[in-house]
Amino acid sequence: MAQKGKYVYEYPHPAVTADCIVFGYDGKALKILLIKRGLEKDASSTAYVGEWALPGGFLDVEKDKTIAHTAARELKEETGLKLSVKDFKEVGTFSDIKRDPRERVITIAHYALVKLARVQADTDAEKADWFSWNDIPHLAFDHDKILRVAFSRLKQDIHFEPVGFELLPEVFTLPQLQNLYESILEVKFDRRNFANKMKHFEILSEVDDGTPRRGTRTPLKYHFDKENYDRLKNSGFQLEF
Amino acid sequence: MAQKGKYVYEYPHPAVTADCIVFGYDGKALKILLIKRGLEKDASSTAYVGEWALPGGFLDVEKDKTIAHTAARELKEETGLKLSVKDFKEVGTFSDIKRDPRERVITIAHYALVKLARVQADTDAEKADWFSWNDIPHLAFDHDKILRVAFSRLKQDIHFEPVGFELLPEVFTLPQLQNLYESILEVKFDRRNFANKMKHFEILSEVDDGTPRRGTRTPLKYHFDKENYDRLKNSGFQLEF
DNA sequence: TTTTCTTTGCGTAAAATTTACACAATTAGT
DNA sequence: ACTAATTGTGTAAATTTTACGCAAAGAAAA
Repeated sequence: MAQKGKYVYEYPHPAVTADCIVFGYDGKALKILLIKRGLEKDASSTAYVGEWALPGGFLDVEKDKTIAHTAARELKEETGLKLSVKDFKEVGTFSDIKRDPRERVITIAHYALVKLARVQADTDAEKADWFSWNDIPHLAFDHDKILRVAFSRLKQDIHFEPVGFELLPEVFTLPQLQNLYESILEVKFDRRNFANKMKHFEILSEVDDGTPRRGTRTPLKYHFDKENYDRLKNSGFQLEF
Repeated sequence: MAQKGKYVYEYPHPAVTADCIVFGYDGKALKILLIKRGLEKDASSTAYVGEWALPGGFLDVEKDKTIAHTAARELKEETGLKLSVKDFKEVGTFSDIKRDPRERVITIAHYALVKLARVQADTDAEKADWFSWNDIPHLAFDHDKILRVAFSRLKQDIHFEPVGFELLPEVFTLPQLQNLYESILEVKFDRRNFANKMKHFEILSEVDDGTPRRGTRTPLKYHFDKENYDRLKNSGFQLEF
């Protein structure tokens, strides 16, 4: 561990952190991954102990290739979730002069989308927990604000690239997909128009699980056509509604 | 001036800078404001001396309220241009571990749109100059990359809020407006459809300068209806094409 | 068990938006 | 003087978006 007072600069330097907004979807509502502060042992735990906060931590000046690497590393350390650097999208910088009581800290927020079912097992439940979007506790620092900005960013991004693949399980139903979109965009769609539009994109394939469906009440199962999905993701798409 | 070696931290801290991408429009092409490095006297001039670069500089840890304030302050100091903090839009963070040869420096890029005619007079021509988008010299650090990202961000933003007001002179013509959009989006539009769409937004008012127009070759003059323009800017709009 | 309510899939007609396109008049250039 | 380029204007066709009803089966209630 570094000796106290070892690092000296001619001018004042801020501390820099990366914070992570990890979104999941449980089939009903959008979920966010939060950590409880103060259970770790490093310097970052000396403020807002016991409060909930976004996972995140300090840039390792010597080791982190980019700030996104900080996000990935810290998320792993704090919650057990191992995501790739490219899973993170930058939300923005939060640099208010007194946002951290200890010293000047500017943070770069990043969001990521994950398949909840897949990662819930990996989540270190000692320190971290998933919260429904409508049930977020008070958060440390300016993390409430960061979370709101991240959400509105997701809301925007969803217009230009499909997000279902990252959030839904491998196999899902159209009503689930629609509910996901409705949760993020906070609107309601007409069922038939939603289905038509989605089918028009040609990213859905029906899953044939052998069972010849008797009724129409049981929703059909789909999975994403990964090839078309990625093509659409790269070329960009326009979700109008 | 701070004494050398005065600032001590328990852990390494990065330096943080704000860089500015200032876009202008001269009626023909998009322009960018650049500075020539090495004419100042502070610490930031010890690298890439003599090269062109984006205006920008170090966060003043004790004084800058936010990183956007850094951007505004540095732009003023380096080029003479005085913009308001809210004129800057954050583009993103550039944090590559070796992007600055001297020490670890992460920068947050910001872009701003200005009326060229208005600000050219204020520009400190000793240090700064305007370059056409197609005629950008090699830039210091990773500023080429930053510039490209900023441009593509502008390109995206233009779909959601009108940008003419910030870039065009008070009075302008439809062909000018169209050329501006074509310059940013790097496409060509049909003249009639463009005019129809713009008129449909109801943000244009014809300027009646008394002269009864004889020909149709001389373009009509317009100015923006500020009220509708701002309403549209806030409610968001969809430029489809 | 029976009845009622909710959910699902499907398709079409009307409305709105986007696209394609031609001409007459005048200034700028040769 | 002649030619080429630029500007404003409007409409028909194609595409996209919106609104909406029904029949069947499972879920919930009686």
